[in-house]
Amino acid sequence: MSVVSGPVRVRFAPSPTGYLHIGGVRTALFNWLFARHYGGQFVLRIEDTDEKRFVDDAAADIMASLRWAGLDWDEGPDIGGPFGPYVQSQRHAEGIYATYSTQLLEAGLAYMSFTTEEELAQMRAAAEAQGIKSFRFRGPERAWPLEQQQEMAARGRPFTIRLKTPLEGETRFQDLVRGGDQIVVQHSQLQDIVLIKASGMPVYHFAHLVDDHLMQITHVMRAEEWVPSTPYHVLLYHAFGWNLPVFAHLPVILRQDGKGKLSKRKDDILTNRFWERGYLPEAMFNYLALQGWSYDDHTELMSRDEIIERFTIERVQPSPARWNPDKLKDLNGLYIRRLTTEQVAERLLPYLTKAGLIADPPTADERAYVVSLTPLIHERLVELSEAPDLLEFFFREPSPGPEGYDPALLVPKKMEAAQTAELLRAAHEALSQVKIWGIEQVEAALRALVARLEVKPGPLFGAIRVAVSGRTVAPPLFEMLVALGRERTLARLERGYTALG
RNA sequence: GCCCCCAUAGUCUAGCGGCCUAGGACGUCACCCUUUCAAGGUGAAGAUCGCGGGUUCGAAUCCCGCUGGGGGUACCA
Repeated sequence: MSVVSGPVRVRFAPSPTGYLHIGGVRTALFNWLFARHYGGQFVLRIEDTDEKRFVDDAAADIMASLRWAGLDWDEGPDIGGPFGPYVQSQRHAEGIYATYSTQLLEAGLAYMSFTTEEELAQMRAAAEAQGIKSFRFRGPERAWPLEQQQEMAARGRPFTIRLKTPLEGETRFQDLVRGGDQIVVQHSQLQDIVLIKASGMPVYHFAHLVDDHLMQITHVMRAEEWVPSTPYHVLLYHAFGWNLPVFAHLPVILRQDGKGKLSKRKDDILTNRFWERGYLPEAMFNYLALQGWSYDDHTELMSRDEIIERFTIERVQPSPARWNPDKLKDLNGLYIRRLTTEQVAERLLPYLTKAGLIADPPTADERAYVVSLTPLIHERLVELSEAPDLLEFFFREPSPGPEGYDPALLVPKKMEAAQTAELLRAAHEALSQVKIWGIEQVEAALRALVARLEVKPGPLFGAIRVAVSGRTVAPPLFEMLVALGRERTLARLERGYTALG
């Protein structure tokens, strides 16, 4: 029997204070999978109540990142929906939060607090100086009648609205990911948190909760870092007399070194970087699904549809996972190899264009050429962005010397330069006589040369490889020569032995 | 400091009282294939299931303590 019954409405509610990192995508992904698996709705809501850290293009970037990862939403800022608007600053402008904070004020469950930030900072410092272990703020106004609070406000004193947290007792709540036991927090550990800032803008604790209620969110799936503040949320639901959503706190993704959670400030884990670096969204999707969720004891490679079908909250585990780029790379390579030549070629074009190897947009000839080159590197690719480097010598002439590659690379181990030059000259001679420039013919000619000169294939092929590509590591030789064409092959061999004197 | 959460190899994980002499994957190493590099194939090393107590005929699995790690402690989210 499933632990989930009834309708399902979940949301992903990022704040546009920075670009999306993969931890954020994972949270979005799990919400999305949950909605898709149980046939519910996935809502995107922008929580832009942080006026200080607001980043102008962050919301657009976040949405682009989600789309890249293959996530779509049923309701959101760009497409609207029955519970709009889906941007908190707009909802604030409509007076939604003020309506509800007033309700709490009138019920005596919240109060206007006239203590300023500066005063609060001083109080905290003073407490610390006195060796007081933990400072929990409860404003003196919690005892005031509402009229007195309003009088102060009328006199122009700036105020925040704080939750009047109970002094005694405890709050408990259940978490779907942690199952079993309830999480219990003593009220003595709480303080009177700010609900509405002096600017009139609500804080997360208040805004998200009002919106979750109004948008009829049934399951709140968010990162584990929210567990400690959940008691405040439970208290608020009770204050309003609203039904609680089901909580499911997802394990955080730890940094690669295990020291702390992923941060937006570290740009190597920003989602938009993964497109640039040549990651396939389907590989990222698969990788992220496996961060905190598993299907069984051996299945890892799964399509989007398979994951949707198999995803259940029961199989989400509570312990944090560590960011593992090696694993992602492995999956990416696996996914690249599963694509057809044409599909890979198509995905390679933007990277080649960006590197300036082909035109923007690519011509028909360039496209065809890239399709013909793709098999040479297809199974060698781990990141699509490696393609320009691997294919560069097909588009630009490598030359021995200070401007190009080191001529010493031409000379195989245990061999002299003059000897190598002879080898390359012989190869030039042999290849210039090949009638049909095909893989079999080129191979036959070079194998015959190996036999005739009584040399090992390794050193000879190695010298040719360098002469033709300017590097010691390259795609298979015969395929490479054929893709290069007779003219360019011969010209490069000649330049090779000329450089060796 | 205080509060909360978590705990199986370097990493991600399977395991939800006997199928475990702990399974899979990444990474590492070796060998095979081979013109380089990959890919692929075969195999290996790597976990006293963090430690200590219980409960039970029997514990990686349940309970308690400790330790370690992580998170929170803002008029940030």
